Formats: sequence, C-alpha cells, structure tokens
Amino acid sequence: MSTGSPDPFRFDEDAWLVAPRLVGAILTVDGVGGRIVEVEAYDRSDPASHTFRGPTRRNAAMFGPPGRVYVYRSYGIHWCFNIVCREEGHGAGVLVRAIEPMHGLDRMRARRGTGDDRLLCAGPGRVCQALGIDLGHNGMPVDAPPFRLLPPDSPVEVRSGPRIGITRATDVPWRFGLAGSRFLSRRLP
DNA sequence: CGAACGATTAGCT
DNA sequence: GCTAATCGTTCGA
Repeated sequence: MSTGSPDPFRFDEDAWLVAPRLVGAILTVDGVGGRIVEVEAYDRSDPASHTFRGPTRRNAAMFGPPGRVYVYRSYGIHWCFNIVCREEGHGAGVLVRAIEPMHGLDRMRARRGTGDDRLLCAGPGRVCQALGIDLGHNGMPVDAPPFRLLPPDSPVEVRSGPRIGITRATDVPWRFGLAGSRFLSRRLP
C-alpha cells in the first residue's frame, strides 16, 4: 500500500476486527482529511447492514474486493463513506463516522460552510461533505489517489459501543471510537 | 407501480 | 430533545 508495509489494516478480515484498527489512522482525499476517530462495522449477517438482503445495484461495491470504497446516499441528502472488508462477495465494511480535521482545514470549512472545526467531520455525512466524497468515488481503491490512508503512528485507546441511527441489531457493540476525542459525532458509552 | 423507509443533519424548543 | 427536509432504494401488490 501507500503506507510502506503491505495492507496493515488487513481488510480481508471481519469488519468488526478491521474497524478498531482504523481508529487513529490518517485518511485524506486530495490532501484533505485527518485522523479517523469514529467508525462502525457492518456485516452480511447483520440485520442493520445494507448487504443483509443480498447484492443490489446500490451495495454492489460492498460485494466487491476488500480495500475498496463503498459510497451511498443517506436520507436522499448526504453521502456516507465505507471501506469494504472480508473477501470479495461477502458484503462487509466499515463506515467512517468522524474525523479529527488535520489537513486542508480551509477547504473543509468552505465545503461545510462553517467555521466550527469540531463540526467539520463529526458524522458520516459531514465527513463526506468536508472531504469532497461523493458517488464518483464508489468502488475506488482506498490505497490509491485521491485517497491516502496511513496507519496510526502511535498506540491508540479505542472504546466501543452500540451503533448509531439504526433500528435493528441495536445492541451489537460495533461502534468504535478514539477515547476522549472531542471530534466524535457522539459521546462513547 | 405505489409507498414506506432510512448506517443523517440542521435548526428550533 | 424533537422534527422537517429530501430522494434513491427496496419491497409489496
């Protein structure tokens, strides 16, 4: 990968294993981004997942190779960004829910229309708006331009809890966040 | 073909 | 804390 060592994230493994590894990683799109502070895992066997009922036009990327991007439209308004996990055809992935802004702050503020840095990337829709992610990125490899993904440079304290905004499998603790971060979309338990 | 429903956010109480 | 906004996807008839 562009990280130096070959696939340090092991996207070929289960999403709930990959997700905590992504916390603390640096994600940028065309140089704009920062530290991932919150993610959620989804799996084919998971009633809350888009892939639970099998392949469709929308979720096709989720059934593609691991390490690629799955972008979908949420509530007819927002984009949401995932990284595909496990083996091709399985339908698992990790949703990036929040980022600590580090690079390209001015572009983020312009795209988001706010000067409140805490709210630039606090939520999956905000992440995509701030980083300029849309359906055009669907299916692209996350380890090639315009994306850049670097592993955490130091050990990270990750906490987990139930996922947000879903109506099924609400007890599954597949939300992972950087402990104590003020850039989370919501507080961890 | 019609209808319900979101892996959300902003704005107001 | 509560709700409107907004539209593609999905499912039932």
